[in-house]
Amino acid sequence: MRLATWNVNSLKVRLPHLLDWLGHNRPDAMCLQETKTVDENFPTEALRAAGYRAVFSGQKTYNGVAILSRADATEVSIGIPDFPDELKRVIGATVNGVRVISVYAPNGQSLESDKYAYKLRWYAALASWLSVELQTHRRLAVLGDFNVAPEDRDVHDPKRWEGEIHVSEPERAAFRKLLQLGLADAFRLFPQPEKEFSWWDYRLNAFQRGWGLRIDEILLSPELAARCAACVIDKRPRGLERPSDHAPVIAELRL
DNA sequence: ATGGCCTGCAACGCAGGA
Repeated sequence: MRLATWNVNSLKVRLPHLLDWLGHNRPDAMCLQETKTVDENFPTEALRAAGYRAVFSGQKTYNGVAILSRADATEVSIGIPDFPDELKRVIGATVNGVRVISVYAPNGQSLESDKYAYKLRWYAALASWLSVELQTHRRLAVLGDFNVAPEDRDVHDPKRWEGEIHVSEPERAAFRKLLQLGLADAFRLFPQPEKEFSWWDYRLNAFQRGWGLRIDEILLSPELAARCAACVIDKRPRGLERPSDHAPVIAELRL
């Protein structure tokens, strides 16, 4: 089973890239973030023609998450239970017996911002929910844009990022809490090249210069981690015309 | 000079992202 995640930064703009990518990679489940599309406008037909069903939770202008799958997606859940939130950041569904959750973590804006406090609250709620989910789903995968670079090796230039969001200790501790629940960062289950990132700023030719962060992750429950055969970031779409600023991440499971 | 971009909305400049 192949799982993937991609922050598309507008599904409308990125649909051609997405359809092309699905055709070439054929994931069994694909998590999307920042669809920026209300549900009425979700491109269900175009995806169906490409062989994918979709469940989604969108809103106008901002956020929005989805799960695409080749097989049926059942037990669809929206949001984090007991964490009321207008912002559409979380959707879950069961695909081929695997509980798949697509998450778009808050950005945080800056360390002083109210949005940063919200980010930490959101992470605490996510962790507390996932601890329950792990008890009920032995096959659990949480994929998405976590907006945290877990370690310095996930940052092109840690000095330049000091004092910035994505790398602050409270954010990293919030992310580590997910790992302490028993979830594994699939990318780190394998030897990886140095300086592998999943996001590069649109400005400054950052992608060409390799100035990136690894903030898109695939977290696996112990049973899935034991069956994970590979996890890679596909940088290719970031080099296309009018790209998303994020690259897709893929995990291969032997189920 | 790690600056100088991109998206959606609804008006041509914001907010928000990372």
